[in-house]
Amino acid sequence: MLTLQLINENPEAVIERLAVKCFDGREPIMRVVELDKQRRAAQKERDDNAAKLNKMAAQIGGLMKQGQREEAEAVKAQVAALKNTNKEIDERLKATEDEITDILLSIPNVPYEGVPAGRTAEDNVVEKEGGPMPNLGEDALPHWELAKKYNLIDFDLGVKITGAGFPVYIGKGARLQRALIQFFLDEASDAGYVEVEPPYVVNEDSGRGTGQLPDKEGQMYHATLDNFYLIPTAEVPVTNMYRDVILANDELPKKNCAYSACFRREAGSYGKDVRGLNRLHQFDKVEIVRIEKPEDSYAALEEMKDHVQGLLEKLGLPWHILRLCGGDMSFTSAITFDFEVWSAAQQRWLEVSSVSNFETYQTNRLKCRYRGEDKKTRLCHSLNGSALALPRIVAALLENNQTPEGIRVPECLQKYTGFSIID
RNA sequence: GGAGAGAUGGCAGAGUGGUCGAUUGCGGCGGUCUUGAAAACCGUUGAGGGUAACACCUCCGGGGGUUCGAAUCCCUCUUUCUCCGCCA
Repeated sequence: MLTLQLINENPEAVIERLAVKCFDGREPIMRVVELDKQRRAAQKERDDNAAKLNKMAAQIGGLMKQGQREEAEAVKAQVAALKNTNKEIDERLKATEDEITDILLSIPNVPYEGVPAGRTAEDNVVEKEGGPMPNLGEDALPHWELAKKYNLIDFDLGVKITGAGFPVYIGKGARLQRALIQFFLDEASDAGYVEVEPPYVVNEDSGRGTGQLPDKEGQMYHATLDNFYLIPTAEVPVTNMYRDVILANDELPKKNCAYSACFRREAGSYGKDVRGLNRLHQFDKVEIVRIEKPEDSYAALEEMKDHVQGLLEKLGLPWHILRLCGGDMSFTSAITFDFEVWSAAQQRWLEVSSVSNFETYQTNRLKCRYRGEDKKTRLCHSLNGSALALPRIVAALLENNQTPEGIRVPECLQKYTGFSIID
């Protein structure tokens, strides 16, 4: 959530920038400013009363020691009244604070400079592109046909065991999954990201910390008996490692990578979007997460983009980078770049990575801070990106690399797969 | 799953109803001394809110309660350790 400081400093500027996200912030922002004034006044009143109460309690202590019982009783009578007023103020204060938090949670992050205005994916801007465009014949097969032909993935078996969206990878298909995971992790480690193996199940506090709760509740699988949530991405457990911590100045930046299975309910999806590997309830992903000083975060973002681009080039896939417009960006992000690969048989772009800077939007809720050289604590910036999500990469690899002899495995994966062709 | 013991500042570890936001040690920072360093000595050293700056308020695992007053008493949750049981 946005910080009160940012809003109080210049509410008009915040409102203006929120418009880029097609969000009309005037009413909530002004309401927050007003409520915060009320909050401060109430807090002041409460504190003053508490100071009086503390003095009286000390006074009673002194009188008791000296055996002046009657005088002590007289002071006690005064205390009772004051305590009642404070109880009322406390309730008012709590209500005000709750309302402020509720409103703050409903206001998206403000977009960074350079985020194009726009409402939908149509308005995203292609920033950069590369990789060889494949030239497949008329008889090119989509990946779900190829998966069947070479017995790599059994979608029906997954339906039997669990349901739609839970494929079973078999033989070389399973081996390819493992190879990609290992390739991505090794590349991230080489780039200085410290590997983490996190829990796949998190508690409510963690869900709240990264903003999945309360608003994306329906997108996560919920183990109600223990009130745990299956992670939709490793971002959740990894970023929550930094919840409620104050990092030393020289500990930053923090760079982590993690492989995890990801679980998403994907309620409301249908049609060609969910065909084959295009959208699954369970999939594999390697995520990179960074905690940075504010002044370094945009350089870090560029590094992350370069890293992802490097992976796609090694895999030999045709890719492009989209600079997302305000309306298509996620609620919590200040700027987002999507990476898509060209799926030759489906004739469409598939999103395989999303790299974002959240600035202080996540860390404010997480209370992730660092101590600057001046000894003051400040909020860190958080960033994350997929590097990479497997299913659509697999889809593109299978489709783009199909030949009459079989499916060619990219050079960079062969030491992990142990084979160079799927036939 | 059963029984017992804990959870205090960066770490270790006192404190069991009345200036305790917390003794002390280690570590960190500043200084004295030294050519420099070490040692020794002196000082300083948690977080949040609030203020122009002070004042002031809150926080001793989380939440609730008792009391004029709680780190200290009660309830509850979480968690760690030990023993038993079960087990990949």
